[in-house]
Amino acid sequence: MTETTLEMARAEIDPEAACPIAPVVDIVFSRWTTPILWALNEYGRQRFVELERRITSITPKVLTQRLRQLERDGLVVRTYHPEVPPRVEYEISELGRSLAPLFASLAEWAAGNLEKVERARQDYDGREPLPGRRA
Amino acid sequence: MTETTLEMARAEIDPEAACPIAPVVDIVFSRWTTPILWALNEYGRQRFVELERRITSITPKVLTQRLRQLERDGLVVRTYHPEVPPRVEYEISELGRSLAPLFASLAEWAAGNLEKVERARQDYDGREPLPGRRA
DNA sequence: CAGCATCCTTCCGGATACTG
DNA sequence: CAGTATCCGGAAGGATGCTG
Repeated sequence: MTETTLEMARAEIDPEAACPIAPVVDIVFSRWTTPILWALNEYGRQRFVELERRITSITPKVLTQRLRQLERDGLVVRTYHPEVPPRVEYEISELGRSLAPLFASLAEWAAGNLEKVERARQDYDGREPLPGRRA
Repeated sequence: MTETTLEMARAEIDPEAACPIAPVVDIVFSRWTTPILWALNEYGRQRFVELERRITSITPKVLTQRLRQLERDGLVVRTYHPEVPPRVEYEISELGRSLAPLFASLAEWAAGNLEKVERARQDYDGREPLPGRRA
């Protein structure tokens, strides 16, 4: 398997990640990319403003940046219509769509375990500082 | 002033209005958490220095911050041994271990599709600017 | 409408020095 | 060893103004 060797080589070259999924995380789970991909996968081809309105609290500048990145990585397809006013549409690519089951698993994990995380936090915040921590 | 701004990061502006998996992404895929969880899941209970050495290029300060966060979220268990010199061990929790299949799926996706991403990038960088972009 | 340019602020995260 | 405290630089991200 050439891919295994590639993985190993990459892990060796990039030592900060002795972790083979680090590159994917960079690509798929960097800031804002998840909501964007989710929106495109869930609601289909959309214009810039639609995405902007759907993903509240993202600024147009950042949305543009992220869409460029996703387009460059082949996860999103951008279509420009030379009209007046101009119209641009974004849709998820086939490669991007291949992430759907992964996202579904993630949603499933969230549904089952997010509550536990919340309880762990309250537990942690509630108890007194333990030995070996602070003074 | 302490740098416990992780809780501020928690206070994400965007409730899961756009995307239901956003909270999980914040918890599991924030900076450095993936290599840490991977190391703990792969190599079992470890001391602070072991993690530090395994995850090269992470500073002790940041490692501490991330371990605190993971402990608070219930994904990692910290054990303090009151000895001289002090000894602290970290291990993945049951909740943390429940992420393993997810990580495996991610690794699988990476093995099959990372190459496509790389090709998409080269393609994107190689072709001339398209209409609707720059002037 | 889409998005680029510019300025400006915030905020990690690195480096260093110091304790129990 | 396993941290904490402090300072600081660079990059991410917000706000504004302007084009095709």
